[in-house]
Amino acid sequence: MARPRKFDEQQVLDTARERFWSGGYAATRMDDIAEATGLGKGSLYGAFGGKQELFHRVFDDYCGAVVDGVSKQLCGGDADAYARLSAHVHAVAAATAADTARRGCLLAKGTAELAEHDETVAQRAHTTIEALRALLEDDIAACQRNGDIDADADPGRLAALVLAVLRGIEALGKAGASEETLTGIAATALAVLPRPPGADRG
Amino acid sequence: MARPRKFDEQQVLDTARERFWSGGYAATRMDDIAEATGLGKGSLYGAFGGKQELFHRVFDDYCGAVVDGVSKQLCGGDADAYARLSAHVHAVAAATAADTARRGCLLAKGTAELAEHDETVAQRAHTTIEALRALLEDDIAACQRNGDIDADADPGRLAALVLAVLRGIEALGKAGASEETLTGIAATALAVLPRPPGADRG
DNA sequence: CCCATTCTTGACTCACTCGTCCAGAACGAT
DNA sequence: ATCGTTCTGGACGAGTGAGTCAAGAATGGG
Repeated sequence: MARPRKFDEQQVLDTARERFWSGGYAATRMDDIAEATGLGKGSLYGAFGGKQELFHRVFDDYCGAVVDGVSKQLCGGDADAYARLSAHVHAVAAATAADTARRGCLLAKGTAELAEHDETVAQRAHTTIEALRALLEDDIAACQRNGDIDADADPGRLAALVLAVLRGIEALGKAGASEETLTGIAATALAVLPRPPGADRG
Repeated sequence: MARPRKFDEQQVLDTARERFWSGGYAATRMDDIAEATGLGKGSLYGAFGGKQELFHRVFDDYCGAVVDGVSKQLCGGDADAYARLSAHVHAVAAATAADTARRGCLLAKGTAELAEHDETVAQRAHTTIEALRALLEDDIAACQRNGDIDADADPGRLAALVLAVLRGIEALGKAGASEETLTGIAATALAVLPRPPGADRG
């Protein structure tokens, strides 16, 4: 009935994500996004409304993708729960260290720039970190059931601590901490988690 | 010989800090700063050069003030070293929770927004977190001498971990974590620090 | 008192960016 | 084929914000 779109919405969102991620919200121009995607501004505005709405879509997508990714890394049986936790913590450190462009995490960057003045961003950031905390808590509880972490510890509190360490790794990475520092933090964080009484600490 | 300045440079920097802190770099207008300080734009540009240089001054001042403040909180004799560490970690959590405006820390905000594209900011952020890590390391070493922390642990690595937790608390606070969560993280982080063999874990 | 020098004020320029608009193009239904 | 509808591309308008400039004001020295 009507002329079909020539572009793929998800592809445009991905490209826009790159731009917002590199430059931040304020410093990214809609003209850049138009040029990067090959779209005319009319199409861009027609499809997404405006800069703020486009960013909200991008941010929302990104947060969802982060939670999905972490979920894939952390969900599984009790026997491997500690291995998954360890792999995840090390993976975050490695990814942060490998991020030579120091763009960091869009969640952190967007939150830092906009949460104060944009309630939508603040809300989404909140639900995202809560989801991450819950994933960590589930995995830690599995570790406890499997005897890898002291069952007397509060898994919710440990999860919050690990989440803080992970977010801290991101923050320090953006501030230029060395790979050695970041991987050291990851290893130390795992090492200080409370083991069951009598367990070997190696 | 010449007409003297009517304004206090430090006061202008403090006011500019407030603006940059609230809005971020890109979203803060020089006109805002001019109005907030009562200066004409000519004076502003004459005294500080431009927006970027002004921000560098502000950021530099802020980083220095942060290191000074932490230094005051953490330096002292061995006997109180653990108390100072505990007080500091709890103070960061409390300050973050109390920051209802969610502006966070200018160090984190400025780094997130600018480190990628502004080498000066990146450098300053790096020296600052390294200074903070060193202060924590000194205090942790004091804790070890006093028998509050396991002397076998590497104080540098523990310091990096604590710093990551502190930066993580800031990040989570900006993302809307509750006061309970933040103070819980602080308490848990202190609780998991390794105690000397045989010491009471309470 | 006058002058050189530096500071102040705010209007001005210029480039830039968000968002709009419109003429034309591509499609399916009839 | 024709028509209504939706998409496209890019020119345009309006507003904004960084930085400049020139005329005037305040100061101490001669």
